[in-house]
Amino acid sequence: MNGPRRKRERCYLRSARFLEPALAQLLHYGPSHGYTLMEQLAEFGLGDLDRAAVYRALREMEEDGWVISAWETQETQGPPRRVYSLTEVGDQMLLDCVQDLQRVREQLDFFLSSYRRHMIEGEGEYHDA
Amino acid sequence: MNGPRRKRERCYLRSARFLEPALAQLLHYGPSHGYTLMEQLAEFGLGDLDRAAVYRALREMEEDGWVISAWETQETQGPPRRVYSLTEVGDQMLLDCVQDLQRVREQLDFFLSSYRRHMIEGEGEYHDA
DNA sequence: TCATCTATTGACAAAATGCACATAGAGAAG
DNA sequence: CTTCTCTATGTGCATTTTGTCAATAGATGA
Repeated sequence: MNGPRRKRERCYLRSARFLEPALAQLLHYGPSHGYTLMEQLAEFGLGDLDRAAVYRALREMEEDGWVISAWETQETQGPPRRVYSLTEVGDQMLLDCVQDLQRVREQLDFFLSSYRRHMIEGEGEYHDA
Repeated sequence: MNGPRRKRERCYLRSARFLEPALAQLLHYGPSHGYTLMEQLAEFGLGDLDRAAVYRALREMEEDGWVISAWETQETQGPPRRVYSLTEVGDQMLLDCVQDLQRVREQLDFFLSSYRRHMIEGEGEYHDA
């Protein structure tokens, strides 16, 4: 009950696991670069996450073939930007993720409705000794 | 595209994050022990996960006050078992988790319907260079 | 020249995860 | 009584993932 007071934010969909399909979906609208993508991630409830995490995810996605990147030196309002584009492979990987996430949604639904059912049935009590 | 061929199972809800509320919900039905809980986890789509992970999760949940445990030496078909019971605190923590997971569900819905909308609008193309 | 905004990256500690292995009681077969 | 299998819990450790902080750097304007 006391202990080292771990915070345990418990932010289920904030991991890289969800970051990848989220970035892929945004890139599906068209090529873009990390800084802008980061702002758009807020749409998906992924606001104020660590910048490094996003750039890292993009680089790993490139290693894995989801995206390709090129330096864009024109039209910047600052230093050169790395512009990412979704590949055909990435397009397919996004589809796979979407299907996985649909299953996750069903799992989640089952869990939540199971909880509700359990509560309505009146067994809503804890079982301390 | 090649690389060290990382498997990347991408199992969104298999982490300890989801293990905790799942175990708590099972314990809400009544006290139980790790080995049995492990089998019941399959209900929530958490089949064949690492045994160590489950025992670890239970011990950490005890540290955090979700559950308490006691050795049960009677009625075993083998070595003594550690029987876990949900505490009142754990009951409340489960409710908090359920509320978090409802928000996750909404986030997921938004992501998935956004994907579907995007596809239906006919922009379903990747943007390779 | 100094501050500020845009933009990307590196380095490293801390936490989470996966996997193999250790321990051990009960019961049945031989 | 030895061995095997099933039940049951746990340890140890390497690897992976995550979070945080700082470094770099061009453009713009005061």
